[in-house]
Amino acid sequence: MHLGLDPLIGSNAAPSDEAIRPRQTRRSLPIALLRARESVMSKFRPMLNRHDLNEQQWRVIRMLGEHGELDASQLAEKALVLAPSLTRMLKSLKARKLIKQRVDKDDKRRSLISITPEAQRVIDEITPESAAIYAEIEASFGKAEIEKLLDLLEAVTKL
Amino acid sequence: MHLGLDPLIGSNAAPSDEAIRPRQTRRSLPIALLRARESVMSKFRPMLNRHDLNEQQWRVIRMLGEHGELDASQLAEKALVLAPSLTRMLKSLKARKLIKQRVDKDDKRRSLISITPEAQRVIDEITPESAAIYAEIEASFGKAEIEKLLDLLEAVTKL
DNA sequence: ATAATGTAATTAACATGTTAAATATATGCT
DNA sequence: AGCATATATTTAACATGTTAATTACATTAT
Repeated sequence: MHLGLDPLIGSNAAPSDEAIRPRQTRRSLPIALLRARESVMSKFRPMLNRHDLNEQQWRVIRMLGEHGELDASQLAEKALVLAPSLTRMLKSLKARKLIKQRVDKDDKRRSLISITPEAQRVIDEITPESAAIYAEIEASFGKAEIEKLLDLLEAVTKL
Repeated sequence: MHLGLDPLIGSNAAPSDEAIRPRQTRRSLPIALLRARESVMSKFRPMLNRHDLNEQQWRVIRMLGEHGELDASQLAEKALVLAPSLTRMLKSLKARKLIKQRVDKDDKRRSLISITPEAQRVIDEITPESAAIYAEIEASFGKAEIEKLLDLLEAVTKL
């Protein structure tokens, strides 16, 4: 890679004028985060797909398993899904009998969502498979390195 | 956070049975990557939107600016966009006269894509604004920390 | 009490993400 | 040459991402 075949960056910029050039992609934080995420998720996606779940559906179900009944806003925030996406997803998850939805008695605007026993069974199936994949990653990357990375990611998130 | 109000994880799991529980989301690498990315991008998105570009369009234009003319496969890989998405995006970017597309003379299956002078002007406008945002992030997070993070992300990507 | 304002969820419209299938062109084999 | 196979791109179908508007319910102020 970078065998000297790259054209000059921008056909008009002077070679020494570094300030006006975009950061080289290799060291761009947003792109590095995207690449890393794609790389990691490619190890989990096939397993989730075998259970007929996409990433987003797994996040939603998992958060409900972890936190119990949540209203739509809390769930969207925790599962990192936007509210309009969640609305659509809940419709299909409900049709598959993986979640239940009821109106909050004390505030009828709120929709309270929880998982069904079927979804809990799916969680119980996926959890050890997921843990195995995670263990492989830890084994090849190093547990300490992953901890460092998680700490840095958490810090960046709080920026 | 975590004020002890969380329900037990899974209504059926024994409290001491750690192995069968999903990794707590806070320390899940895929989710941490997603959160971090969302946090970082929220600082860039409004600026890009002011230039009538979404993230993906900016990645495509930027890669073409950085590497010069590319065929669709190379561009998709570098911009982290799937081929079918790229096809659609190119149609609209072409309509906006931000890119040009021609057939490779030596392999008529290949589509060669490059930016127009207009797109180069957009790049030249965005670049300093992007650099300013990046500088703010570096200032508050620490340049050395970002370098460490980039190194770890690069390593995870190669797993 | 009622009108104004605020909030939670949904709907709408268009964009990209994802997988599978179709199309067009190249390449390899006999 | 002609056929089988491989590759690059596009199309199709359905999912989620994104922003703005809408709907229904709550809260506040008068």
